[in-house]
Amino acid sequence: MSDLAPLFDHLRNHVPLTEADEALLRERVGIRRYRKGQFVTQHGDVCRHESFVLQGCLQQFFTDADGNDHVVMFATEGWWIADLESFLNGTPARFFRLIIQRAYIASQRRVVENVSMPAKERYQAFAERYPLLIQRLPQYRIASYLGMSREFLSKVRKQLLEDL
Amino acid sequence: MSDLAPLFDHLRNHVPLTEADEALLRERVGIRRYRKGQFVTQHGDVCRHESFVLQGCLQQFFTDADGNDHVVMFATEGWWIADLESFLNGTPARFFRLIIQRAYIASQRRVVENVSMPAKERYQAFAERYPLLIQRLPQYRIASYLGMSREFLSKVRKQLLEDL
DNA sequence: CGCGACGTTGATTTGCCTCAACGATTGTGG
DNA sequence: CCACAATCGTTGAGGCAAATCAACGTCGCG
Repeated sequence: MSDLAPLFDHLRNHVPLTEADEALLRERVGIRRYRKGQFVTQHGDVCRHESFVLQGCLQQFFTDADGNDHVVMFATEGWWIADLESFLNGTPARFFRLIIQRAYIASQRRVVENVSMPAKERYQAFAERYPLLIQRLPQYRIASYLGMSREFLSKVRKQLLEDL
Repeated sequence: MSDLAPLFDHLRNHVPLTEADEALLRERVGIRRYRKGQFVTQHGDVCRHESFVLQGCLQQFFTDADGNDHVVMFATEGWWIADLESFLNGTPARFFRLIIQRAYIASQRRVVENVSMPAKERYQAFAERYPLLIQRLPQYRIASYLGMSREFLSKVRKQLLEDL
């Protein structure tokens, strides 16, 4: 038994896992440690891994033409953060279909929320869906994820307090 | 050979397809015809199908609390339009992993574009990526997909013409 | 202590929406 | 075959949500 136990528990919650499957996965999986602020992939690199977070919190982000960062997704313990291109090839497909499927559904929901809800409601919905992330993440990253400026998020939060 | 040929051609482009696979799929697949404006799923229903478009053009949309429609995705010939919940269960997973994977990547790109690009650039990017859709779809649907009002899209287009 | 990271606040600006009115085109029933 | 409605696109006026910019407060930490 290794530190990978949470990963295999997670997988078994989704799909039946034979011994052979597990052995195959162990060959392909390794544990990496990062310190705060460190990049999982270096600037400009192509990501060659699928990451399952055992401990801590990752964010996937991109930098636009103006140099502004935009958070694409967060991942804390028990979550996947995905490049989706390389690692999947050659592994038994059924491990990841459900995971990708859920990620896809979540992504579509986010598209929908971004175009149909004002900033205040987006923040409220995020806070309800991910109460742990609200406590854990700095506000400017949440603002980035929600597609608004940190200043405006600050004003939204103030207004929500006044609503009480 | 049936009218389903384009579907099987499409699948064979992605994954090897045994006779048994094909037989299994034929059991589960049927052809449906719709007329213009008709709904694939009726209002309030849960969609129980994955649709592969043989001919024509579908849109997936939702109606928000204010009664406004928002286009989530389009699908023309050779595209899938997905509920992703029901049909997949019980079918060999590998048929659809790549398809979902690509849809997920496209959805993430869209999230990113929506928060990082102004309306004009979103339209330009859409026009470059889907030149056929630009010709084929009415502008108010494109506007809905891009998350802007039809009026504003009209102004964006005018400005793009003036840019020449 | 002093510096950097983070949050807040106010002033100003702007991207986009809403509303309303008006073409242009197509379809349709008398 | 024409009148009429319906659908779609355009244009302009006005308004609002959210961005930007700038300044300041606060906290943790080397």
